[in-house]
Order: sequence, then structure tokens, then C-alpha cells
Amino acid sequence: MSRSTQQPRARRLPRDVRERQILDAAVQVFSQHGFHAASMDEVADVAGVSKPMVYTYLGSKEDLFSECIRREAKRLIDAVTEGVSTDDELAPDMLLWLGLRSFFRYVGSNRDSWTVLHRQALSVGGTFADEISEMRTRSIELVASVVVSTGTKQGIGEQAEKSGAGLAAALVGAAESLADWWIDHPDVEEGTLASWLMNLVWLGFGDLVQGAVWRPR
Amino acid sequence: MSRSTQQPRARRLPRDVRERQILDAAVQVFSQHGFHAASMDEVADVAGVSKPMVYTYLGSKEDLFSECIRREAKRLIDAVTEGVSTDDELAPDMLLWLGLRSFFRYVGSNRDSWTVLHRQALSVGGTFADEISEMRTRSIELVASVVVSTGTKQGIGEQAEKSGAGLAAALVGAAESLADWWIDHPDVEEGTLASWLMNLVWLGFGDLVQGAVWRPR
DNA sequence: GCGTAAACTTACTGGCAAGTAGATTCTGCC
DNA sequence: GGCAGAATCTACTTGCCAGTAAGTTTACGC
Repeated sequence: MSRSTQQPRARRLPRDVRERQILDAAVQVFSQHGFHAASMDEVADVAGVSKPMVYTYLGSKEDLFSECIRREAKRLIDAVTEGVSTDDELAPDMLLWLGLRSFFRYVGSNRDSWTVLHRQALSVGGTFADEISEMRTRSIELVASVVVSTGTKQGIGEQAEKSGAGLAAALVGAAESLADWWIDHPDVEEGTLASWLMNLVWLGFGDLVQGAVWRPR
Repeated sequence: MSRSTQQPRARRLPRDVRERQILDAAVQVFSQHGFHAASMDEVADVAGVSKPMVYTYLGSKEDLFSECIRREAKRLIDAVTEGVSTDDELAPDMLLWLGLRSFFRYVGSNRDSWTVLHRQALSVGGTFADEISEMRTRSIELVASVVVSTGTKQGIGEQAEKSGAGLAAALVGAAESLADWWIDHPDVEEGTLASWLMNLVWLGFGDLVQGAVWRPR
């Protein structure tokens, strides 16, 4: 039961540092077990802290999870935002390309974060589902705006607006799914993943924009 | 006395009928709360039966969940299989088209089933995750075989094989994600969803097959 | 009719995990 | 040095829920 043997009794740390450690531990534990199966004892243990600390600093289990979601969502969004920000104005396809690369890069080096956001948060329902689906909706709208603006610029406005949101949802889902697939096939670079999607999606868009349509025979 | 009293009290029913009722209830409850948050009491309650029945017929909570997954996965696969089976040999794009339509049709009229399979099963981990990811892998491989065979027939074999699995994963994910999006935008017909995806994906494939490539500038 | 097995119930146990009370250090500051 | 208060712990209480023991009722074959 004695924890780490040779530490001179973990020093006292200022609150914000401990909070960060606890949140890190929580993300890891939640990503491994999911919200319900995760225990506060384990979170405290992984954080190297006793349970009352967790409650004192982060509140209830729901509060803690909520805070994880919020922090990780912000990190992801910041990573992507930072990845697409440049001085020049970007063509829409380059925008998408940079966004996808940033996304995959983030997922690649923050698996736990991604797992919590993508798999665990959705399955809990209630408050969290709202927060997550809001983030998701924002991503989709962002992508949709690229799609729609490209479409309208080319003069197929009505159709683009109608299907834009749906296509964007599909694209976001494709990226998410590819990220999951990546976990089982790590011997691929993130640029490759992004370029697969670009090839699939942008070439398809290109045809649509030029008026090509697939229809069943 | 004799059976003159007609209580609305559920009559005694043969085992297989009850088992079906219990499984139906379980799918509903699991889809609403997820594995851990769902209680066996509620399952029994929704099924209109007492708890020991559930244990007698279906075993432990894990067994029950497992059986739900198995049954619903089979129903989904059967629905899609049935949707693409015809007498004639189908062109690959028509195969994909029919498959997508069947998939969306199933999801549309079996929301609970889809939720359990897609959202809940993944988040539990362990045995279930294996079963689910096996089903998923099979779907992806199926799609991949269509993609790859189309590619090789057109003479870009090497590249098609390399990216085929990834593209298939992306496509499957796009379909799943579009299915989720549909839940929030139900005023779209399932054929429309399928045709959006076909337009996106098949036109993109078409270009790839003809050697077109998008690359960053 | 009547006995037997299958269908079904009530009412419990046991354990795990969320959340807390209250005592106990340490640390910065005068 | 000593004290105020923040940081931290041990050791509980509480409630829920998976799983079960043991009994009761009904269908149905003969």
C-alpha cells in the first residue's frame, strides 16, 4: 500500500499545478475506462494525490469529466487553428489540407485526449453530449463554410448550401474514422492520411462544382 | 378458479418469446444510458419482467450486452446483405450505392440498434470492443475490396492497394458520421444521404483511377 | 383431476465507489 | 520563531446495483 518508496514525501505544490496534474490523470483514466467505469480513486492514485484533493479542486466526478472535455477540446481546436493560421490568404483546398494535417498530428500525439473527446464523451449523454456535439457542430460548420463558399463561388450555390452541411459532416466523420483506423495502422505518416482524404474529397468536390453528378442506373 | 379473470398482467410465455422481449428492452436501455449506467432493474422493468428472469435467461450483464451486440450486428449485416443481393452481377458503384442505401434505411428505422452498435459498444472496451471492431473491420474490408478491385482493374494497382484500406475506413466513417448527423436533421430522405456520399466518393475515386492527384502547392 | 416442470416472483446480500468530516502537516510571511 | 492558512491525508458514511436464494404460480401432458 505504500506508494512511491523513495520520494521525500511529495512536496506541496501550488493549487494550479496540482489541478493540472489531476486533469492529466483524469484524461488518461477516462480514456482507458470511460466515464462510468473510471473511479475517482484511480484518478487520485494516478495523479499521486488523495481523493479529497480531487474533490476540493475539481468538484464532483461530473465536474471533473466536464473540465477534461473542455480543456481537451480547447487544446484540439487551438492546435488546428494554429495550424491553419498564416499571413497570406489561403485557397480553400489549402485551408482544408492544413486543417487536416494539424488534426491528424494532434491526434497522433494526444491519443488519450482524442479518445476521451471522441469515444467516451458521446456515450455518456446528458450535459457532456451537448458540449461535445457543440464542438463537433462548430467543426462541421467551419468545414461547411469552406465547402459552400467554394460551391457558391462556382455558381452552384443552391445545391451547395443544401448538401454542404451533410458533406461536411461526412468529411468530419471520415477524418475521425481515419484517425481511429490509424491507431491500428500506425506505420503511416500523418501527411499521408491527410492527402488520402484530400484526394478523395477534393477531387470529388471538384467534379461536383463542375456540374458532374453520379446517379444510379 | 378457471381463467375467467383477464388481468392485463402479462401471461406466462414460452422462453424464446420472453428472451426476445428482454433483448428488445436491453437494446433500448443500453442505447439510452450506455453499458455501465444502464441497470438490470430497468431492463427487467422495461421488459415487463422481474430481474431473476433476465439472469436465468440471458446470464450476467456482460452476457446480456454481448448478446445485444451480436443480435443487432447480425440484423444490420443481414439488412445490408439483403439490400445488395440481386440476380445480375453488379457494377462496383451500384454495389456501393445499394449498400449505402440499405445501411441508411436500417439506421433510420432502428435508431436504438445503431446507437448501441456505434456509440456504446466502442466505449466499453474489452470483449465487446473486439466483437464490434471485428464487424467494423469486416465492413471496411468489404468496401476496400470494391475500391481496390476497381483500382486494379484500371491499372493503378499498387497505389490502390496501399491506400484502399484507409480510404475504405474513411468511407465507412463518413457513412457512420452522416448517420449521426441525420439524427439531428431528419428531414432528409435516406436516398439523398446515400447519393451525397456517392457523389463525394465515387467521383473522387473516378479521378484517382484516371491518375488525377491533388497535391499541396 | 393431478403431478411435475417450467415460468415467475419477492426480498434479500455483498461489494464497490462517490462523496465527506475532521484532523494534520507544511510553507510563506512578519 | 511562530502563526495563519493553504495543502494534504486517513478513515469513514451512504447509496446503488449486480447477482441470488428460496419460494409461488401456472401450463400441460396423461
